[in-house]
Amino acid sequence: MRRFGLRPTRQRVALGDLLFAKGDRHLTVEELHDEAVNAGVPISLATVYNTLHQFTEAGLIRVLAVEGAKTYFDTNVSDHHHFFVEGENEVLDIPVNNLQIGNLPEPPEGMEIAHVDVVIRLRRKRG
Amino acid sequence: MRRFGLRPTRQRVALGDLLFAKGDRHLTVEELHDEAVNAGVPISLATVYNTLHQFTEAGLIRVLAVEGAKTYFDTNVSDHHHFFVEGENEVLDIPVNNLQIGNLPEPPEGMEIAHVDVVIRLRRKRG
DNA sequence: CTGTGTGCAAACTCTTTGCATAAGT
DNA sequence: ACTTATGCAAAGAGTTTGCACACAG
Repeated sequence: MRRFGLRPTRQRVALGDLLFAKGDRHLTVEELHDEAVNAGVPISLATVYNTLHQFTEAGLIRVLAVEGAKTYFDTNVSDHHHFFVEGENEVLDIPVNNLQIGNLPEPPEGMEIAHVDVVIRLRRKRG
Repeated sequence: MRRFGLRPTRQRVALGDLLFAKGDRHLTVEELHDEAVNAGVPISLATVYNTLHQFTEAGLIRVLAVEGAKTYFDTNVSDHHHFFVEGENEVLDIPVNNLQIGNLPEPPEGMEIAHVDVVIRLRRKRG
């Protein structure tokens, strides 16, 4: 934690624990805030926002590119992709190595590729 | 327009003209509103929102899956993908046929794939 | 002790909604 | 005329910010 220039306060450590204890997770700020409060850690929404942004800048987590009101954070920073269930705002990991992407286009002049996000949007079959 | 159960009002026709006159476009609600007003079409923001959602339901346009505060609408409904310039909130089309996706994963039970979105996030090279 | 982080509440941005007025058929 | 869309302003949701107090080093 110190490694990233962040002072390990009670709240930051608690959020870190919650985030990384259970493997890969996709969370909104509100979900994480609820979890922390339920775990008996007093913390404000604003601090969750601040902390998640600091973690993002430090490269510990990522912001997911799904449209919709809320921002999703992903604790898995490695290259992998997502299902997104329409209408339910649910995010699922796509099992790794299943998806192949070929022939990446050249980025425009002066740009480089930061990340490739694939989102497979799902809808519930009507039966 | 009538074909989609939409009454062709002055505002809706004007928005349709703006959207589809210039080929593929990626627009926020505010940009389109500004364009309409500049074109001398009196229209309110709320109507632009309403109309774009109606167009989306009718399948005329799509919502883009880019994270960030604003919603982007895309006038190109066919399968194609996007560059997204970080920090500048700019969306660019990826030239078609450049990108290949293979080995799509099976969707979970009871789900079907609605759409595959690929977003290649770009950052400006620092020189 | 000193400096940074936290919490609260208020501010902000984007989007949606309710209701009276206006426009389309 | 009758129905549906529009415009306005206010409400709503999610996120950010400013400032006093508290905690880590």
